[in-house]
Amino acid sequence: MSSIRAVASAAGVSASTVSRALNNPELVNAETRRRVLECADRLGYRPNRAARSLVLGRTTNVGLIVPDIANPVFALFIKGVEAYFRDTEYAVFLADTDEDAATEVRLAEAMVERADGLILCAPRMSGMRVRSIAAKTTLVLANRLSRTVPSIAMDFGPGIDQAIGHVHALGHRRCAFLAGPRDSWSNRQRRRFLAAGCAERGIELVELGPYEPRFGGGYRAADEALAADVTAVFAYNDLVALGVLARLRDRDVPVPGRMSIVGFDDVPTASMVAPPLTTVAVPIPAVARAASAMLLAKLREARPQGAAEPPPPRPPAPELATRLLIRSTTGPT
Amino acid sequence: MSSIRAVASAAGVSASTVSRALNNPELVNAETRRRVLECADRLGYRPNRAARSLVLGRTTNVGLIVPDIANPVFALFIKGVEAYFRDTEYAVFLADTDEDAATEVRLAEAMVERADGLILCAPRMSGMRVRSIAAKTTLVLANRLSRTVPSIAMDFGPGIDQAIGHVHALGHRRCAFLAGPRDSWSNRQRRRFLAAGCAERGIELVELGPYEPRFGGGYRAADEALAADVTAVFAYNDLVALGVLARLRDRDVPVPGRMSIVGFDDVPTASMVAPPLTTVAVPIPAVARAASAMLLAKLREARPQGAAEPPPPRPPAPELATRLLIRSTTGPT
DNA sequence: ATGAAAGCGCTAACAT
DNA sequence: ATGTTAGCGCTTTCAT
Repeated sequence: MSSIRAVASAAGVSASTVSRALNNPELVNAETRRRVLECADRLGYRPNRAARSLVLGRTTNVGLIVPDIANPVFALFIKGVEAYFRDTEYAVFLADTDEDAATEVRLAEAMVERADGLILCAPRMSGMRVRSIAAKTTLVLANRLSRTVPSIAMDFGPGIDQAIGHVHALGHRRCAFLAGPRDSWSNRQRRRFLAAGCAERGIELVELGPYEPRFGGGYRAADEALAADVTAVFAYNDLVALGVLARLRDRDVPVPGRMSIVGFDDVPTASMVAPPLTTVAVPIPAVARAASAMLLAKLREARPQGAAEPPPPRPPAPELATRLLIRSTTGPT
Repeated sequence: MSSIRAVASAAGVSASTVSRALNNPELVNAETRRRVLECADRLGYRPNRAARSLVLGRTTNVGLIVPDIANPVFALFIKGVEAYFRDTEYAVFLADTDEDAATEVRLAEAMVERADGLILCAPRMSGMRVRSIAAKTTLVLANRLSRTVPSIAMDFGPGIDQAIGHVHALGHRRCAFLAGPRDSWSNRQRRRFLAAGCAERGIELVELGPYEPRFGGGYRAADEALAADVTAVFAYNDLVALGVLARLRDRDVPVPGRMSIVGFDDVPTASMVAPPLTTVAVPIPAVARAASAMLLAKLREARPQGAAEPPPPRPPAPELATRLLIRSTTGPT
């Protein structure tokens, strides 16, 4: 592994000149620079990242923590973040917390040491914990809003409004919300918007659950929804909706004849099943881009140390709006 | 950020003693050590990784490259690798190549700089490229076998044998293989085993495709399979099988009445659709574990530099066997 | 425009 | 058992 000195002596200059030729081309004579670059290339020189990090005090890495890679929503989110940083000097560290709160914290701590900034998708982490991490690194929260920490989340309003309007128009007056994890930010959001919207339209909303936010959770939820005598359900997410659909099919309950189903997320599977799932699509790639851009901006803004951080602007972002996708699991009462 | 020297002076010892207390506890007096640890803890001391990497010449990171995170098979693989390294000193860097060969190479190069070793899932990369990467870092290939580079792949034999036996028993004598990407290692494997097995049992096998290894590819494949007048298809993977299933349903072709379908992979969706998919399940977690273990072993074996690498033992690994999952998309002719 | 020298935070001989 | 010293590869003053 050839070092900067090898290149320097090959080019007949000092190490500093090589460094400059590489990092501040304008500070070095064009011809010298050409020679240096040529030698570096010939020797296959790759700057040692550790040495560079040591002196610069930054790693040029960013961390990304998500609850569950196998969840298509997060998979898409990761892809978005990776794609965004692919064209920058940063590489991304990924960690999967297995939906476990303790792991979330452990991994976040581990990331802090290895990256200059962190995108955190940790729906269950306490606000206090989040702030403590924010104190140690440049942090951006995704899928969760905070007043103290820069954060990006989608706007549930439009999609849920549309869903309620749709279900109402089909004549449903008694519906259920199949809740996900009690303490998750997005469960609370979904519930809140749903409750408000239903109240407004005079739809009676009963809450069932919480259910595991997976296929199995929905499978169980289906029977309880039937027993609760509702004509439509809003599932916490598509996985749950898919479970409901499967269970109703197994019980020979017609969908949407006897029960309408609205999912959340628009995972790929939602459109592969029969009948394809009506669902509230979430703008994951947009969230990923926005969170990445926010982190990159914070990383790049050379804030003189100690200078106060400007409050992150939170413009209304239309690209972060959810929207209803009407497919075939919803029908008239 | 407090340095090792801050801890040293707080504990009234030298930096080396702190270093030793942390890294080689047995070399330091128990009482001294206690004091050092106490001070380190009190000061919130975190060793600077860059400095450590610089002197040690290792990063304590490993890289992981996969073609597509959104593919459930790889998602599971990633999870497996992450889980494995979670209990070690290593953190894992993830990169998604978007199924693109050029990106594969670029990312692999980027990883080499940041990690001590690499698990590469690059079905399309040329053998030459692979070897060139292997020359630069500790490399383990996953889902692909190589004679020169340590590699782990599942054993397609058992699952495919069972699938062919199953289809044969149901009376099918003319089947199709719905091929995936021509140049992918696993497509070649699947095809080869299928061809051999069918020949052995006197089943006529026609090859269709290649198709895009996604739902859409299968959607297209369905019509061609019907036209090819086969009674059963082996899809390249479950996504393709799911597409076939959906298309046949749209065309009111009974499954398995008129057409039997066998998938590959056993992705979660396979069991969520109706009828649930008969498929050859692949032991992804086992592959992930095996690849991770192999990499960790290579990383840990302190090979005196220049010493020849021992040929990696490749024991028959029963846990790497695929196996048929009979569900409901296969039936008698 | 370039070089010499110092130092980032840590570990590992080498002394004692 | 502990301290002293040198040095990992790089960037960045400070001279020239």
